Amino acid sequence: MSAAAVPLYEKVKHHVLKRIRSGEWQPGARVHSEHELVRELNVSRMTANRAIRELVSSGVLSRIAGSGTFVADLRSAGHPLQIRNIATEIAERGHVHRAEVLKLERLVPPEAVRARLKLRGRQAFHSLVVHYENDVPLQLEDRYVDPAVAPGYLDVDFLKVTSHQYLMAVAPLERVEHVVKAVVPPASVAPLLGLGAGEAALLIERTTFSRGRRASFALLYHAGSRFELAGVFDL
Amino acid sequence: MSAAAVPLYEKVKHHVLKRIRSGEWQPGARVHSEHELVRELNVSRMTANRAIRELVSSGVLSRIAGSGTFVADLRSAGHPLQIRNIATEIAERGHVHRAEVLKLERLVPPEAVRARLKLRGRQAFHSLVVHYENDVPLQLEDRYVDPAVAPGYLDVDFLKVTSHQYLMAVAPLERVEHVVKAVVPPASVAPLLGLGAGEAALLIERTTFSRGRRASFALLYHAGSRFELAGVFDL
DNA sequence: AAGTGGTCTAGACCACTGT
DNA sequence: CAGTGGTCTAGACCACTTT
Repeated sequence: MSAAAVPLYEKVKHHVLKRIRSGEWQPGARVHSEHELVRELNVSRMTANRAIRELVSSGVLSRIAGSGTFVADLRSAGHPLQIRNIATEIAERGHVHRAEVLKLERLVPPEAVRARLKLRGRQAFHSLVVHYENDVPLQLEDRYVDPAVAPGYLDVDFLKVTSHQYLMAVAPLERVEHVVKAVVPPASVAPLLGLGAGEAALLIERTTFSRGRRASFALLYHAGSRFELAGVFDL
Repeated sequence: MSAAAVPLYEKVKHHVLKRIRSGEWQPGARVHSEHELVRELNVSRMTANRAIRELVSSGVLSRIAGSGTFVADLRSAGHPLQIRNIATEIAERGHVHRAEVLKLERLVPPEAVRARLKLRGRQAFHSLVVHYENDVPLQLEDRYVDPAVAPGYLDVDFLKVTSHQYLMAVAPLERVEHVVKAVVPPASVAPLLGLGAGEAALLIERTTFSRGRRASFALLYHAGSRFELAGVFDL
């Protein structure tokens, strides 16, 4: 197998994304037109068009017919619920964040997790951390990390840095997938969040991607009575 | 100027969606190939390809190269978390939506609702509707509407139009605020969603704004075991 | 008038699946 | 083998915006 296998339109997307990620093209800036991309990359206009159209569809760019294509302002990209660092969120409320590390280990993860991470090796790093807001447990973070992506994960001091912060630092975040559910937490989880029997929990399943690979899968449990997600859409 | 204004690829999408919505093509069924669509609708293959590709991207269809295109089974993973009309969402999955109106009345709302709506008058319209997906209850919609914004609300046939659709039609939607919570539903709600005691529900509190005013406040309860919100963030 | 996006065509080659 | 999706090309016409 030679170099190809990557479709041309993906190369065009990458060509554009590279400049946005590097900061060369800031939000609001004009992106090269389809014609320019055709000349720069020696592709047909339909190929450039597909690449740009997909970036528009994913909210990275926006277009105005007759005018041009622009880097989207990410906050207005229609994010209903924000991806936030729990430590930052607590700090913004003027409260004190504290983390307690219950587990930090290398193990063979459950099959469901293996499937989500599409692990190449057998083992993964695993951390189990409780985040407190003013000494009240707010989130239980049950996270699995691909060792190939973050080999130093077991040496991180999670009292000072959240795992999310660490992963962002060692591996550029490309994509995040979320699933939000309401569940009655398993018996192993409820007491860690100070939940009585039968109380509901908000579960966020978060998969992060870096360099085209799945980097981590996290189960984030929150006390239903103390946590909510807020979102605003304008327009 | 005549009929067109609707792009061809949209017509192709509609051509396919119509058969899925009507039940002619059930989940798992094979959809006409690109070649067949080209012959049926007199479009070029690239146009048919774009139509099908967009339906795949929105989760309605799935493709297997060399084999065929099929109506997608259930929610796989992709749905972007948006403000969606529940009827549309169900329809896009190729399922049947049905609504049951339990209440439709004018009343003096609870103080908590009055505060959310910032009502000028004392009374508000109130509707209580259960939405079914293939005869399984998916959402309980408990909605309060400011009569000043939608005076005809009590006369709407909610079996044909969702309240969201009606409100969009009479009052331009400017802004939507969401709060997502996990709760154990009140005893009055659980049986309407077919939930047993102690089962969790995902509650979305939605406030809509129109012409600078608060138009409606809705409590949307969903069975935790059958409903989830998914979101994808790129970059 | 020149540039931009929006759409569409009629071919083409490829890898893969099923019979 | 014929059929399918996956991709790509080199043109084209249109409506619109910018200069």
